[in-house]
Amino acid sequence: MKSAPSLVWFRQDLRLADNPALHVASQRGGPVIPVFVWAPEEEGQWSPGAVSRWWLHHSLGSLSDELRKRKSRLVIRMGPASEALRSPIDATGADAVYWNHRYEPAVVRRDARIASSLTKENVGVHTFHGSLLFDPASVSTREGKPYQVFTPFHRTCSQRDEPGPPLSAPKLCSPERWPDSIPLDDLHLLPEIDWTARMRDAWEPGVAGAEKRVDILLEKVLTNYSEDRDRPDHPGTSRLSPHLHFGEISPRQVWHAISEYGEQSQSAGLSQQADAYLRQLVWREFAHHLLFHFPHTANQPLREKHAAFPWVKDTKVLREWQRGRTGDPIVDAGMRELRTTGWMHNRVCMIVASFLVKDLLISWTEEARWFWDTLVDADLANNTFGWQWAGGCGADAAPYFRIFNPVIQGEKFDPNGDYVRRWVPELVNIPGQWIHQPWETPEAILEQAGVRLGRDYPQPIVDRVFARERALAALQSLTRH
DNA sequence: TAGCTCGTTGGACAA
DNA sequence: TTTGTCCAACGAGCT
Repeated sequence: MKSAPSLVWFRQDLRLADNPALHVASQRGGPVIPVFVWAPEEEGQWSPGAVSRWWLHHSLGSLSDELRKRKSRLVIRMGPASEALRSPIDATGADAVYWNHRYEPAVVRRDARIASSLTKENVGVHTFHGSLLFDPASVSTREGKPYQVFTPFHRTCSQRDEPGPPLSAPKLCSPERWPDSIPLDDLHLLPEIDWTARMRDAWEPGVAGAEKRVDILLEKVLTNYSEDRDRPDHPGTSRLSPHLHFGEISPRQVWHAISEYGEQSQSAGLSQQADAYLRQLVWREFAHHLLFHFPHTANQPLREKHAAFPWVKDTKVLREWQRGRTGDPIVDAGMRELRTTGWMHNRVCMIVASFLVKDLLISWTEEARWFWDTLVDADLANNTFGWQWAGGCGADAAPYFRIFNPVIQGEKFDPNGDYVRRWVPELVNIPGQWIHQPWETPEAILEQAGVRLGRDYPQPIVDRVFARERALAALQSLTRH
């Protein structure tokens, strides 16, 4: 007898290959009905922002095309998710739903509710860990507690068996009658006023775009990864984060592509570069591990005493930071790159984050919110981890006196100022020697470059020495609690 | 259990 | 110009 149809609920796993939920569902031999449900209100205050929605629209389009090539379809429905899943089950007589886990607290709770109600109705629920290398619940210290420090977490992960080989895209059997679907455009994920031209230049959402990034990573980026990944003026990073976030490629696929490359290369140097990249994938695991075990950290500091931090409320200054008009060139370059492309280089992320939190004393939660709305790779686990790290209240045992100096950081990681010139065109004619501190630049050089501070480019909005001392004092006030 | 070691990404200052 | 040393909190995680 032929198996009953199964639903495969696509979420942040918008791919056919190495998709455990899809793979196992297809192995039953019965018809498989791929479903996507748009239910942003169920993600609480962290529903996708405008830039994420733009990406999602194109990624869903790409998934839908891939399914059509295989004589299947993507059934698109509006939430609530429980109802959106219910009606195709009723329409087709499906007896099971398959999905891959997500780890955001609101989604975890929602999924648990849905799983429980489906089970009560005798619909089978089968869930998988398709977007992480390790089930976060399965990694713990010897005392059985979740890790809070990366190095021991990494050590434990490294002692595990290598992730298994990626699964190939399965053959899909179609149902006799497809359930109703709405057109992708009816989700209204694209902005009404099209500001996405630069985004389209910078990114190709979808599986094909993800695969191209992996090719570039292997062919070019990896050869000097550990040095160049810190250089915003070089194309030295993988740029895989949005593709990984939407699950257009799985970490396991990336892991295998990189580790095979490392093994095949004859040079010890290249194999080291491969290891450096794989370590970054484990950072991604660590961020998810932390959010899974400490779900309050999306909104509250992991370190409790930081709740008493004397943050400053200053919407005017916050706005200057958001617009890239702080007067610190590398900060402004980063913030403008973000607004233009939906992405910011990791090193620059740390610089702008440190600037907001330490120099301006504005809370990391303001930062998290702004980045959430503007990033193509907005990911609750990675964002939460990153901002808490920058705020000094997260899983990092850094000394409290670690405060980034944007000038030194700029000189170190953008030594010729090419990155600044790309994003802050008003400084394009300032020589590299001066570009990271225009306020110190001799008047004659400024004049030659056609820059008058305060008119063409802002004066610094904060005095560095004052800011550093104020931040240290604020951090020290916590230790007295 | 108690003690020990160590911690992704830094900066200021001296030599 | 570069390199080394200090800062000196504090808690996770291991032995």
